Amino acid sequence: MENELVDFYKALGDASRLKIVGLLAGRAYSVEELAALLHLRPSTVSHHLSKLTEVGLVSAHPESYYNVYHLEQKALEAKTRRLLSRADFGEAAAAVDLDAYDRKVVADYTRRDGSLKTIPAQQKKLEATLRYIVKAFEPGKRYSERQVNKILARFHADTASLRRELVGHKLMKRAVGGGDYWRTES
Amino acid sequence: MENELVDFYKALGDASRLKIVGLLAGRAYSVEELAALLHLRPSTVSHHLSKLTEVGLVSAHPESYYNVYHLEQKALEAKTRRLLSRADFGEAAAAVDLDAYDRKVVADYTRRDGSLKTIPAQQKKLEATLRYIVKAFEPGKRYSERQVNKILARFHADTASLRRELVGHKLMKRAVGGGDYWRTES
DNA sequence: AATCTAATTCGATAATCATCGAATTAGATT
DNA sequence: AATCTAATTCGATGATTATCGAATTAGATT
Repeated sequence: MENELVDFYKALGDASRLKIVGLLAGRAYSVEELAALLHLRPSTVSHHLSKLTEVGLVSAHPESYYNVYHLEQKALEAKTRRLLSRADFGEAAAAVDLDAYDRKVVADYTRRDGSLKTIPAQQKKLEATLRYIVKAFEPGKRYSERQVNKILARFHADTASLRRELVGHKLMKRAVGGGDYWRTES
Repeated sequence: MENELVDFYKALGDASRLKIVGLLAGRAYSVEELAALLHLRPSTVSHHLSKLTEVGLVSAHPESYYNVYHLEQKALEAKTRRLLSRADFGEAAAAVDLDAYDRKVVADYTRRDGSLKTIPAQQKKLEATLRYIVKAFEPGKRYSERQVNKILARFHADTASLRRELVGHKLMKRAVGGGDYWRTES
């Protein structure tokens, strides 16, 4: 439902279901047998099996009276291996708003006109603010010190400090010998 | 708490915690940063991080004001790999009473003296009963047909059927040419 | 020492979920 | 067709837990 990977882990994050998977790793069992082995009611086991089925870990095969469940070995291995690649964690994190923190910090420090009340003293908040400010510069374009100061003045009167911090935190670079500034790639 | 593996999966079976792991896979974050990124309160994030710490997935390193968390890459890989080996599922299943089902079935079919009311017609229940009955024979020992019948008579008058089923289900074997019987290994 | 700040803990609340018993369904055996 | 049996579904209940706000703690900066 919410997320394939979350559901997969949720399915395994229960003692009864883990035992079921463990038993099915040995051989196939009917619902009735599992219920007796686990000291649970058939309805409860049925509920667990439906969750395991949802994530593709087990599957059912009718056999005479019984519904025999067996482990989907390949699915287990495939999902587990994907984990190692770490690819899916990125997927989960992709839904995250990576700018949210910066915007929050900047919102705390800026007036309605977008200028800074003060330059943050704390490292993390200073960095967030700088990442915000540097967006005022076009990537790839070169700026003279005068142009830089003019842009920075929109944020704070102490343009020298801002310039120094931007360079110090490697968000901007200066040509050797004191030439132009440009925004570094990120 | 209850089971190392269950707790591990439970820790990952939550959307917020999966996102945290995904973010930490990229770089280390403070609680405050994670809270802003996930749109959660610091107290909530702290709670999640403590759960992830419990199972060894992340660890904290104080740094100035902040408590910076980072992913325990090796722990993640190690645990995930153990999964593939399937060794731990067996561990979970080991706690299970493997005889419970057989005992339940036999209890349904036996009188107080241990004899069978009827010989179960259903395959699974017949097998459970046979596994129960065969325990009356010592492993490795040889029995004449007369001895076998005497023992089986304790369970049901139709000793011939029981004998046939025991052999048919390979729980007992008979010497070629119609000789002695013995219990097979299991 | 006094003061900040982030992190944690605690208590409360609402949502999720494992488990059960009862009722129903789906299939097979007679 | 009638009957039996295992499985599933449904509704209820109790336990677990994600989340929050408030209060506290632990550390660093001044």
